[in-house]
Amino acid sequence: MLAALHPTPPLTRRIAHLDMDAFYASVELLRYPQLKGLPLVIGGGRRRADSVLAQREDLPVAEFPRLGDYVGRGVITTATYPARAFGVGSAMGMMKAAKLCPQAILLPVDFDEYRRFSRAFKATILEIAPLMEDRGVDEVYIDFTEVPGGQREGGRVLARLIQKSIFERTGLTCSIGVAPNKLIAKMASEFDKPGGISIVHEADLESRIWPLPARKINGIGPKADARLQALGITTIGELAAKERAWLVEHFGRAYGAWMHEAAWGRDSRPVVTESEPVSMSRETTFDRDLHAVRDRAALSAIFTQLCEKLAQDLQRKGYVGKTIGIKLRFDDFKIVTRDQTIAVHTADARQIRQTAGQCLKRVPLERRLRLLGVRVGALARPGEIAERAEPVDTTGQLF
DNA sequence: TCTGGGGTCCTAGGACCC
DNA sequence: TCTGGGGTCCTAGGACCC
Repeated sequence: MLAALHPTPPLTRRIAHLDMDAFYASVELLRYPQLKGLPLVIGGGRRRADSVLAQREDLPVAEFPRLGDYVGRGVITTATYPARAFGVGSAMGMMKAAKLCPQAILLPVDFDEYRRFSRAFKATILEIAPLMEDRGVDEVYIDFTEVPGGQREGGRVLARLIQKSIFERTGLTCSIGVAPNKLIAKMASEFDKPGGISIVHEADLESRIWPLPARKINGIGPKADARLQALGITTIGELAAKERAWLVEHFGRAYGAWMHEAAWGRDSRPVVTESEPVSMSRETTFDRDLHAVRDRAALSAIFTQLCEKLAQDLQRKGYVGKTIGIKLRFDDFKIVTRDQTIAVHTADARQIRQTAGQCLKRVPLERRLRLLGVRVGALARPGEIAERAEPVDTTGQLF
């Protein structure tokens, strides 16, 4: 009744970023609660069906594989907080991590299991807030703006509800940041990990965002950060203090201008609920570097396997593509790519293998290879393409 | 004994077309 | 003896993210 006299105030844009806490490791701890509190890392090869782990969930702690026993070229995917205390972190080479904390328990990744939990926590969110953007297995953005209760306490009430619902359904915890946009929300979700909620308003820019290192901005990576440092810029505040024109001068028109916007906390990107894949790929790092001539047979077999897996992926997901490419990493870590666009979209393993083989012929192969990858891009759904292998003669046709 | 695998987007030059 | 200007597609490399 009072609505006419007191019109609803305009809604403030409230965007949440939700990040699952040590996701892979937390999923493993649900299965192996006996490992709780111990340094645990996930990484290395894929879990094998015949491993002792796959058969015994009540395995005594003493019988779990240890990081110190690992031999290979894998990296850490996730480390629990007790493991992080030893300096072990994600993306670190396993051999290096093994030196830091040999006694840590090591579990190989089990993507199928993580995907199950990923689907479960995302479904839980969607029951509460329908505008959700997928950012990988363990992260999402959520638009709180028009969700009932999404404005209360700046989003804290809804964030609490989502945390509680996810925990009840999966037993997993997450951290949430709520802010006026995705850029700030992403930073805010890190403020109080694990299990925290951080609410950031526009007015908090100077006090809570500007003191952070520039590297914390999603989109400023190691290279850009190094260049900023060389220019005497360490924090986001220092970045914000620079003229836009100066940043454009040093980083180019698009990137420089974007950096300036980011430093001032401005970001109007919407939460995108659906997207189509652009490319699919398969790649593998060999156990040892392979030589194009001496290891020809092994290389060829791996190459064919990658093409077959990729073709399966495409078919399973219902896509065809027409730009086929390869990626090589040499023993000196240099990466080379070659690709070729064919006339007709395909998801056929032999066609992919054949075209990728042509690409491979264009690369000089003096150095030994560390990695081989195959990629299919320019994806489309088979039903949506009108293309012919060769022009059709329409002479004499009425239509 | 360094450094995985699966992605996206951007840039930049050349080809080719109108 | 000069020499357009878009627009799109293709290819290679690189930065960045999860």
